[in-house]
Amino acid sequence: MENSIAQVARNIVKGAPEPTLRRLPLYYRLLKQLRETGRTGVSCTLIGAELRLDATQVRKDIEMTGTVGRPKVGYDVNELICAIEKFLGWDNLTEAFLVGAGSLGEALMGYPGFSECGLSIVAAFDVDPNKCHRVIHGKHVRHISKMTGLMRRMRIRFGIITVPASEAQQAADLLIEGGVLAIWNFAPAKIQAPERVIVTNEDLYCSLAVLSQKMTRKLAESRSKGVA
Amino acid sequence: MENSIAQVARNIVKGAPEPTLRRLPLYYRLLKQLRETGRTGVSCTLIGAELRLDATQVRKDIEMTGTVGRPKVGYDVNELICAIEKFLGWDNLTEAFLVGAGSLGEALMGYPGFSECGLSIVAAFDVDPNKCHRVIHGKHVRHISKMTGLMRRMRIRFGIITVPASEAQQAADLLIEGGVLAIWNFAPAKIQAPERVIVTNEDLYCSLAVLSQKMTRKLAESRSKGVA
DNA sequence: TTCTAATAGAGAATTTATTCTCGATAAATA
DNA sequence: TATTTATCGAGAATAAATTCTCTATTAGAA
Repeated sequence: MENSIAQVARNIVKGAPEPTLRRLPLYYRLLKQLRETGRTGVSCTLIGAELRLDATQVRKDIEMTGTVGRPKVGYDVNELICAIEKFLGWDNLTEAFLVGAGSLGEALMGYPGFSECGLSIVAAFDVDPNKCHRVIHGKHVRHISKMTGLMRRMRIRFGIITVPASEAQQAADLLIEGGVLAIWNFAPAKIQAPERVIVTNEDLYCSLAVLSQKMTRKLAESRSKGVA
Repeated sequence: MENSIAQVARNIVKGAPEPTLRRLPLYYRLLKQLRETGRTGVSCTLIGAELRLDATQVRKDIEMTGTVGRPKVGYDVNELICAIEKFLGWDNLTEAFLVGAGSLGEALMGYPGFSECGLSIVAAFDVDPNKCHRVIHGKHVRHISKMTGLMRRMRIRFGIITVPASEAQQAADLLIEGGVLAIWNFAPAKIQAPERVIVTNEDLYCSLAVLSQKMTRKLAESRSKGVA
């Protein structure tokens, strides 16, 4: 095998394929559960069986993180957990501001386990004065007018948008003004941002579409069987 | 061209590729906006430019829905909207029960536009008696013990899980007992369900992983440039 | 009316992702 | 100790998704 550290560095530089990135957290969660039970080793076969994924696929994904296993034994659980953390950047704490202190914002502020992924929502902001000056899950909600200044002062580089679609662009503009590096956008709206800013959209309608079509197919299928 | 109705029927039966399904709602939203402004025609080029997607890809996606366009003109906005609705099954109303009346549940109950996608959350349920007997966004919150019976009575086939991960399986079991056909799971946990039940997981950690790695890469890049 | 430019649609080519195959290795067992 | 079995790792084969190329068509301009 080739120098694996260099290989992983290269993987991080050019980036893993998105499907792989989306599966890594699933492994990560399972591995933590296994560690809880005192398990120290794990094979791709086992992970695949648990998550209903092809074992080879699991192996290829793990390969991306640079973890090496041993024939007949598999991987060291701890080592693998650390490798995934490192690969995803979950080993470094990122402080985030959240824009939009509605129920969705509140839900995210109270989301368990973000800290394990190196994410810490340190404060929330809202345009509505009635929503400000509260403390939700230990975090202060302030007026949006204070955000940009605080961002610069606290060197916050990560923003989460949980405002209605109609206000998403304004929220994004403020984050950009504050020097944001990455935006996690929960509003069902496309937002414009400079090339340098990373934007990831969490669009529920996209997921719903997948589910809706599966359901439509299933219903059509059962109907045609009923007829036949 | 071949009989397009038969073609679309076949597409629905075998299902569109997931990437296509996830893009269709983006087109749908844009098209509705365009219709608002009075536009009646649209080209793949325009859609692609707006959403920063390849025009050919847009064309292929649209082809799946069976909509035909005209050279030099493009597609009829209205026709395309209807075709997407039909293709995704958004033209039929689906009534859903939601389990877990916390802030995430509340956020979904108040989510705008689900009705345009044929989804209607008709009631919510929770184990916590303190959360019950409320009305959120016009929907009643009842105790979980009532759910299974009501599901059968009301013929509810769609369930949304917004409980903590530790309770997700129990929630799913109750939905299954009530005869659920599809589950939209927002808890960061894998749930076991019979083959016949469609489960879609909305796992925030999976999206976060994509964002985290992009950010890690960007930081590594800027650091190496700073050094060089 | 003729020409030009924009577009859909079909199919080929390319890229990306997944799955299969096989050899090497190490633990467990006979 | 020899054999068997489970596993990793590498690479080939396959499948899926995206992008490219070309042709036909049509609206609008000359």
